[in-house]
Amino acid sequence: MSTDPPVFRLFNEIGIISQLSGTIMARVLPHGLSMAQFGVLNNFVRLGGERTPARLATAFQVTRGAMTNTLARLEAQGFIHLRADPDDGRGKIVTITDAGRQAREDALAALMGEVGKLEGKVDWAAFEEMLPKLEALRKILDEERFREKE
Amino acid sequence: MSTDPPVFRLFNEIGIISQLSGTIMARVLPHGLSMAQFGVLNNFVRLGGERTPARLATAFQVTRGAMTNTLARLEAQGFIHLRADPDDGRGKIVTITDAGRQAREDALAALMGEVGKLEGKVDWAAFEEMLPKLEALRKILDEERFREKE
DNA sequence: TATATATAGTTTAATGTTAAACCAAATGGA
DNA sequence: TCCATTTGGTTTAACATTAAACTATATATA
Repeated sequence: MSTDPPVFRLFNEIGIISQLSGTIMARVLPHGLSMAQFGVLNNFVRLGGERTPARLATAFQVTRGAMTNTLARLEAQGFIHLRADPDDGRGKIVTITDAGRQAREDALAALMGEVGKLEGKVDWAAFEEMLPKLEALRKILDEERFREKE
Repeated sequence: MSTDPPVFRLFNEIGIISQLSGTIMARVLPHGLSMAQFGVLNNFVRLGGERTPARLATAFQVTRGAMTNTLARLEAQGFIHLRADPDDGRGKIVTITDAGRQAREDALAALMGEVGKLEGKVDWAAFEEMLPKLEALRKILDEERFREKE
């Protein structure tokens, strides 16, 4: 790998880290939650209020189809509630349920515990410094994704 | 997102970047190649020689099942060749074909072109500096993945 | 107002991945 | 030597994701 151009190595490392962190996290999550599902619940608890599926899809930068899938699973588990938007015949409104709040709390504790195991092994401060750069890259890629279409 | 603990924000950004870069790259790859498939071909061209599926799975840090899948697709397209290992009745030996080399070359050009579009927008030098930290994190997560099992 | 365009959400097909069960062959220890 | 364990590879089921087609509703413009 080491002789690849740095750009490729960057995307390669990021891809593997994403994959590994995802499977490690998914393994400790309770209630059969996936990271995608936890993300939605967490978003509701932290920011409060109600959201449309479309807004959630934009926030998480996934397709609406993917969000339909995630929300359907969350609803089947009773963690969110979906109702028609009275002001827009096309739309729906998503709210978190009490069971959803509890599931999120349990999940957060499990994730914290898992991250705790890495304490002392990982230089988190260094990664915290990287965050702004990563956020900038993410935004550029997001624009690029749509720019491609035209 | 911004009030999440930095660790979560880090994994969140990395996950989204991985997803976005993957779909952007996949869109420009010729011959219907996926990034997983390109990775394997690229590895052969850069390092030369032969490999077993098990070694490839370890190198890319995916399960053997995932590698079986990737190799089956590459073989169906004629980009690699699989034969039995004469020294190990369980094993197989993978080699790249001329068509595979050509596909890798075309793919590399396409990827370079795509990356070129980001030139001036992304501070690649900053990311190059991050590489060692990301590699270290990846290694720790990889160990963690197996440590969990016991 | 009527029509064209944009948006919300769902569905389907395809891909890549994990986990786990499985078979076959190699290895190591009693 | 024999048996238990490990390893290589495949298969299956489950999941998350994209792209694209589709329905229904909203919005904008001529």
